[in-house]
Amino acid sequence: MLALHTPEGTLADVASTKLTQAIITGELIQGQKLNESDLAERYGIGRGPLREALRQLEGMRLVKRIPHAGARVVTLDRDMMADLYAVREALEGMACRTAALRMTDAEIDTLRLLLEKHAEQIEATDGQIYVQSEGDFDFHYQIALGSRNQMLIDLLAGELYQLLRMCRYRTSRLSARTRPALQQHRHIVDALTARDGELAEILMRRHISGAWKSISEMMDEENDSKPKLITRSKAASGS
Amino acid sequence: MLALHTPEGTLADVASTKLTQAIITGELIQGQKLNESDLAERYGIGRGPLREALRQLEGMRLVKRIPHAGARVVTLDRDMMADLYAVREALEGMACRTAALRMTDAEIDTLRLLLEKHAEQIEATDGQIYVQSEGDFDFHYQIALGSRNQMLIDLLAGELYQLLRMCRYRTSRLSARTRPALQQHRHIVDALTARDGELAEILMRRHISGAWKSISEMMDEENDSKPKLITRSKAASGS
DNA sequence: TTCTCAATGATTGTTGACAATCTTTTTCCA
DNA sequence: TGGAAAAAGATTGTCAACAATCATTGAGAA
Repeated sequence: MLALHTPEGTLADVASTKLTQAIITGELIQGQKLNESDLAERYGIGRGPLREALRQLEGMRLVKRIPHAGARVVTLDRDMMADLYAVREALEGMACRTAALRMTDAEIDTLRLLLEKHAEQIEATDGQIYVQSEGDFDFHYQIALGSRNQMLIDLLAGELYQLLRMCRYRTSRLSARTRPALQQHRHIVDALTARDGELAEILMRRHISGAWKSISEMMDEENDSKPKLITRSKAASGS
Repeated sequence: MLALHTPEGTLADVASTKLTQAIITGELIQGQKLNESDLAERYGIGRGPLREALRQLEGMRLVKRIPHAGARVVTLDRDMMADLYAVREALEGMACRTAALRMTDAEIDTLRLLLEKHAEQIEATDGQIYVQSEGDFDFHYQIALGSRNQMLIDLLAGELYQLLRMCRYRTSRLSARTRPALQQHRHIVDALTARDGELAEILMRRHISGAWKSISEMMDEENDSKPKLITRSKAASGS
């Protein structure tokens, strides 16, 4: 909840955050061409700052720029999502291992309290994945912070989590396994409390790889159930 | 050796690579203020492209930009290096695990051949750390490629390895443990050959954490041996 | 003398116009 | 009619000037 709206700042930075939001929410569709002049006019700024914003988004892997050919919103295909979850598994595993050694007792208590709040939310708003999804981010983000590794925090919060949010938005109907996830979260906090870094890492990695497995299977089902609707995809896909 | 010199491209991109090189080699000193006008004139380009290059370098964590205050070359202090090696341990561990499942037999053979070449180089140019250092990068880069995880490859080759090179350049006199490293490399290739992903990951992580331990200790010694020479550092250092 | 505050200078942020490149359309020939 | 080359259009890349902000210096008062 901190530093999200960015009330002031350079035009390039506010454009960057606005573009980020627009991409994550799907307002800008995947693979869509991003016309500099149009976007600049849309946000009421010049092309200079907008170009800098695009370069920044490129660094976050939200857009792909090709020289002299413009920028496009990244397309989150299945392979890329698999890559993302693998990287996430490695990084959050490490974060969890380190957090087990560096988090204060108070922070771990706060984390446990957070889980109780999530449990209530799940009971109250059964099926409301959107709120629970943000709660999930809170949990993982707090552990990343607990690692005290700034580079790790930047990588996770600054790059991966944006892509992950994009995934969630795209596959929001899927992945309704909030309750088992909550249980896994509890076990992770237990490992943190025991200051068992190795176990905490293993649990976190299992948690994330399990999440991907679940999402992956659901995508399979959805693709198998209506294969003719997606026939428009090019047969001879380039590169 | 591919796509390093970038003979052509946009001015912003060539400026980006030139700046990267200048920072890694120490031509631009750590913490140094980067004046846009000066740099633009130095590279014979306008300030627009140069600003885009700086934004790009910011994404690679080679410079730190502060709004209205300009950009500075990042300062690789001990904490940041520790963070870097921890992240690298996680990412390369995952890369190694995945590579064990996805690399072709031919690629693994090539990797083994590479190690033999390194062994010869070590015998021939004993102490020449620079060439061996690049060989080390080759090894790790090939394994990253073997993971077939594009995001992982981008993260390692595009961001972490640049910072790592910067470290090496700074601490080149230290870390002369090429021979044990070579032996560890051999064991990793053995694990890859056996298609044992878990073992390969463990060995790679041990290899990297050991490297950090070694560097860390050598930095300690250097700091302890001549403490009075560094007395000029500000007593009340501001933020 | 020292602290505060205003004025000056330097640097960054932004804009609009111009040049280079790519894409599309049109035209011409086979 | 089909395809290829050329011209027109649109888009990206680049530049130089202008505005806004920050840092420094100097003057003035306590």
